[in-house]
Amino acid sequence: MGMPKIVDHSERKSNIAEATWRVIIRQGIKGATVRNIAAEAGVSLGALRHYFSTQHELLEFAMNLVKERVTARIVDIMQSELPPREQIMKVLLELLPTDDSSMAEMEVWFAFTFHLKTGGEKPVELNDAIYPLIVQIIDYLDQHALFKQGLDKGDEAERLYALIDGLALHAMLEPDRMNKQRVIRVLNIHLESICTPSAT
Amino acid sequence: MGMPKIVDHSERKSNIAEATWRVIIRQGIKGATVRNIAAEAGVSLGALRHYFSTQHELLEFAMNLVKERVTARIVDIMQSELPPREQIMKVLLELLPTDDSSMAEMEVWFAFTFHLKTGGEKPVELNDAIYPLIVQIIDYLDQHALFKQGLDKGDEAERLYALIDGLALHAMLEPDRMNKQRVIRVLNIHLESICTPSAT
DNA sequence: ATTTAAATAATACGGTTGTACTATTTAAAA
DNA sequence: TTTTAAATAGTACAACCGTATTATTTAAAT
Repeated sequence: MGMPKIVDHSERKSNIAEATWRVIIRQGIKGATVRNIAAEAGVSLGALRHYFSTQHELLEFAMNLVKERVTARIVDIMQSELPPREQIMKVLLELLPTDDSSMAEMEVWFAFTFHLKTGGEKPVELNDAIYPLIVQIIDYLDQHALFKQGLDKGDEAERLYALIDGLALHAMLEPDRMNKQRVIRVLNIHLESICTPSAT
Repeated sequence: MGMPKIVDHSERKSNIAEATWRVIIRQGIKGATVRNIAAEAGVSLGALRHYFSTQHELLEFAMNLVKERVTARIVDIMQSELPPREQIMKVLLELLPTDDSSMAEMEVWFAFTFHLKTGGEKPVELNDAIYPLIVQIIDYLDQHALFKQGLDKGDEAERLYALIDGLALHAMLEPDRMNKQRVIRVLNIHLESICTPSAT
């Protein structure tokens, strides 16, 4: 029984997904056609279809890959041995577009989210992983006695979550005004307001 | 010199713009084709083109109409004679999707914003009117001695702005979790945190 | 070297898109 | 009533879309 040419299947899919990101960043979700993506990835239409049988399947994969990459970076930070407050700050910054790379991820994320919301196709388990993470962060602050007394954990999780996504939105849509420095400044002010007034 | 059939030109354009909103709410920006919009508005393709010579022109008009409608409602609230704190709360709620109508406006707003961002066509003066409004609100609080001392007005404007848009985003994408009651709750908590601890 | 199926390529098809063009209808002014 | 240009309708076209189909190439296993 002979076996044919073998390529790294999942790596090839990732390459195509990354090409999808580049197309979306350059032309928006409207430009994310199978032909544009195939051309950007440097493969033929037939080759692309060999890995993703429908456009929907490709877009879903490309978005999940964004989620995986971001999650992996956050897990790395969580496993580091930084002081709690610094660690939290780094994690939150990971959820915001602070450079070209994360800016691209954010654009892709928002583009997909809106596209899938009104896609008409199956609901697509968006399963936003950010909210549970925020809840976890508030818990983490509380466990390290950094969470200011008198505040409600659930409410503050909701408020921090909204603040993060609002900052992300503004950093993406108005990058000149809401630059990295300003993002960090606002984030620090908010953390200060929900943390116990300890040492800086 | 004879004159032909005359219809209310601007009202007709508004009707078509409102049809555009309904299509976007139902099918997303991807479904906002000139044919879908013409059908929804109950006019022919030629008639639509008589009022908007390009699709881009139509979409731009439809988005600006959203902005005008929201601005008009806010001006109304501003001119009312409510206690400052209640007035501010009503204005902020006007920026958030709290019912089907404002939910629709919000969807249209976000859909347009993202579409125009990566439209490829001319930059389109988005000229977000919300940020100046937030700055105005912070000033208003300060002038009525409601703004907590020790806080920076610029920073708090930025923070409130991000919170508002974050809440709007979550109310739109996760309406079950972030319902109207929860929006008001978070908004109250934040206002409490930046206002002087006066009477409720 | 031959076999085999994965990998890739090329082409085709029905449908939709934005826009353009032309003809017809409408009602206000003459 | 006739004239006139706005308003509307209908059709056409080139380009692009997602997907399907078929043929070819490739390299691993025999």
